[in-house]
Amino acid sequence: MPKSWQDTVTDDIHAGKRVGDQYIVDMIRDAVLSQRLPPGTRLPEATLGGIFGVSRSVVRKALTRLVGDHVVVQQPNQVARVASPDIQETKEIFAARRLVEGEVAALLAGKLSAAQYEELRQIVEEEHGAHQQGDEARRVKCSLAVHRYLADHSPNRVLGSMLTDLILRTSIVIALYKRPGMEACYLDHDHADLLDLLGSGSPQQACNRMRQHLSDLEGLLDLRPQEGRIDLAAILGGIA
Amino acid sequence: MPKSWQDTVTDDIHAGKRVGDQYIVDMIRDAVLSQRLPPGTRLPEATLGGIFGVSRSVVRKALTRLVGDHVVVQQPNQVARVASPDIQETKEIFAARRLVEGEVAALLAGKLSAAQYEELRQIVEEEHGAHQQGDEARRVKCSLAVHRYLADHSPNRVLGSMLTDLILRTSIVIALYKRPGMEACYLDHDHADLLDLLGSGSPQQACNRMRQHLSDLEGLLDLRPQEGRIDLAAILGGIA
DNA sequence: ACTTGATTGATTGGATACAATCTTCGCGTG
DNA sequence: CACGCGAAGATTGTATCCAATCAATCAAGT
Repeated sequence: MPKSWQDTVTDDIHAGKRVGDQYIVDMIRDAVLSQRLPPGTRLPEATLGGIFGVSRSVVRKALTRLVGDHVVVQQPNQVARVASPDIQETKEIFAARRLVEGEVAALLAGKLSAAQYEELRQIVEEEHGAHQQGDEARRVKCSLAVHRYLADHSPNRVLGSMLTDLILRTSIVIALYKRPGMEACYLDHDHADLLDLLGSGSPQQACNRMRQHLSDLEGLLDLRPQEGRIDLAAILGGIA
Repeated sequence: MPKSWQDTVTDDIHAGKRVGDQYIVDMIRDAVLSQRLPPGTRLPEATLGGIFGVSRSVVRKALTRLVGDHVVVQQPNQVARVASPDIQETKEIFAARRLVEGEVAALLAGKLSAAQYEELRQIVEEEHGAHQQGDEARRVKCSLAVHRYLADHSPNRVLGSMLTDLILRTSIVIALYKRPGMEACYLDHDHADLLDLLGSGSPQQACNRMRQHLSDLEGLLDLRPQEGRIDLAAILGGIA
């Protein structure tokens, strides 16, 4: 039973928050980002409505939006679920993200204000600290914050929102395919390097470093086609 | 009164089609692509429901999806409208599209099957013919078909669907900012060149040519920051 | 024991009703 | 004539209702 993430929701509700579809979308996105909602989790409309204290109408709008973001998948007359992309799609997501986030890094390189650079530096620093303390949850949060910062501050807002989506989808596939045991998905100096290049490197350098970082991250995943994971439904029933 | 595009809808309905949100999304997307629905057009839920013969529930879902695609904009408690991006966003859309479609072209270069190449060649040929006959509507349709073909056949489906969205948004901004008189937005040999490079060029060549093509296209627009015309058309009347 | 088939509960799809909000237009007033 | 003000209509936001469909269970037959 997924109980943990529901609690944070009810807390906010009792805090008197106005709950609309935007709020539900945000909560689910955040829960997916922080891996409290694993891929494949069922998301029945009535249940969500109960949790958030709204009717199915609002939930349905939220789910429709999440489907558009590829965060949730919904087949006709079936319960919505958190997406669980296959290996092929995972590789495509990483390739797309290399393209987009590489460009965003290039656009940002050398263009950060002192204040922005400092903000980023603090995030990277906190990430490092959290890692040394073994606070995995906080480290992941900071790691995400680094990339989200770039997405939010992309001079090209169109690319920025594309990147936001790709970051979300990346965290889904990481949850799916991360090697057991290797909790971390942590690449020690990557974010620090990136920070340097964003501060004083050329666009080309920043882009290349970002692409390398993302490739390394992908390399930490187990994307070998294993039999156990391939279900018959995918092969036989297929898409048809 | 926007009458023309509604007719094609009612025709399909009387043809016995099942109307769901997917159908409505497709119709509106197509109407936007072919510029039958100008930017800023009001899209009241009840009216659409009447046109398509469904209740607001279905229309609402369709509109929510279109908002996710940035084809429709919706502020709380206000009627949905066809998006009308400002000049800044227009430039960002083109920049993003250069990045994505350049990459798709690179991925496709030299990888097209003979049959695929032939399909593309026929589209380009028909486009050329339509242009010489002065059949502007058909030429635009073929021109779109070329780019959509690339999006649909991108080996990377994630990039492909991103490109599909960007093509849609591009046709919106073309409708908004095309220079009056210069109906065409036609670049004579671009698509033929592209076809050659996709067939026998290097990925890098195809990418560069695509990016150049898109820059040339952007260059045909009037993106000078003039206060007068966009705001009045987009904010006040929409369709007048 | 395994499969088949039917019944029941869970869940979604769509329509409708009502409340909340915005927009428009007319009317009075300075 | 400009401007505010208010009422009426238009439009969206949300909840709820019913039908359609799916899923799981369980019983019966082989």
